[in-house]
Amino acid sequence: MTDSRSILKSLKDTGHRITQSRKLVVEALCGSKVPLAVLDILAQLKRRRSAVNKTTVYRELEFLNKEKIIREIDLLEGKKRYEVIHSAAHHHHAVCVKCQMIQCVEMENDLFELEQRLSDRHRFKVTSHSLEFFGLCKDCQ
Amino acid sequence: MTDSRSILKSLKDTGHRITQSRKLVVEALCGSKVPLAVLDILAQLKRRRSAVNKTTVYRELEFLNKEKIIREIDLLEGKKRYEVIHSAAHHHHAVCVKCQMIQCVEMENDLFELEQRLSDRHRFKVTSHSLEFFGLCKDCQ
DNA sequence: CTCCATGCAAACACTTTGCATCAAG
DNA sequence: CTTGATGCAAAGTGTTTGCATGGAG
Repeated sequence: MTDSRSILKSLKDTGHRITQSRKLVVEALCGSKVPLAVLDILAQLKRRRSAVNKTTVYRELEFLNKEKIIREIDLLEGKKRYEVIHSAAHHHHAVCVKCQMIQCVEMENDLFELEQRLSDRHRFKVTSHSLEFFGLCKDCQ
Repeated sequence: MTDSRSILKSLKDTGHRITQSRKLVVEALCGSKVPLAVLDILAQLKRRRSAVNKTTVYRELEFLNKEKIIREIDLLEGKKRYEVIHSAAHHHHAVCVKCQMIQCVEMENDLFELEQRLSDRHRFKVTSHSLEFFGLCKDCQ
């Protein structure tokens, strides 16, 4: 639950327009505990009676991703999800293969060691990674 | 480069038919160092003048995935890739965001510790994970 | 007033489904 | 023979593009 106002302010400060659609999409993403897909965002805005066009949502997500406000998450569903990058804790996701529940998992040390090894052995400079877990949540076991 | 014959034999032993298409798809997957997408497989078979229908390839991959012969890889491309699960080394992939090169990366200890933590803290039973690295390969840096 | 942002429709890419036919064992 | 595998066409889903219009600053 990152504060949407601070995000909008920083966008304004870097010379970007704050349109109604931009505001709504950012608020939707900030208000969610789990990564949202395009259709999730569209449905949520529709429910709030502030519909935004599908194309606009796609373009907005592309913009926010480029600005490093959000990042792309792929949970092997055949569609992309997005979540706000909150400066605090870097985290990953655990997806229940039975009930589809998505749980965020914070991790401290994380993959630093593995990435270091990649750099040493293969001269590959890692800029990002994706790590998702699949299995059974406590209710579905 | 797993041996396609041993895979086909084990499929036969478990009562599955060895059709021409099945043989060709398994061979294509076994012959590749990187995970293949459906279109890669189709193109390769076409080049070898042994075309198989697109639908058949999709269905065959679904089958092989269910049989745990191959597994699904998602490199954030908007399509799925598949690779043979070879019993030896569990590995991940490093994708160059500039030249799209895909490199396999073997990892020993791997994520055992992280998965253990997930189980302890969240009672989540991990059955699989996906871990991919994105960045710049040694030629593109 | 000037651009960037928006909506709509159409195009695209990837994947799935229904159904009649085929072929492995 | 019998049942699972195949091909084709059509439909489904998620995403992108072209173009004319609209609105933020």
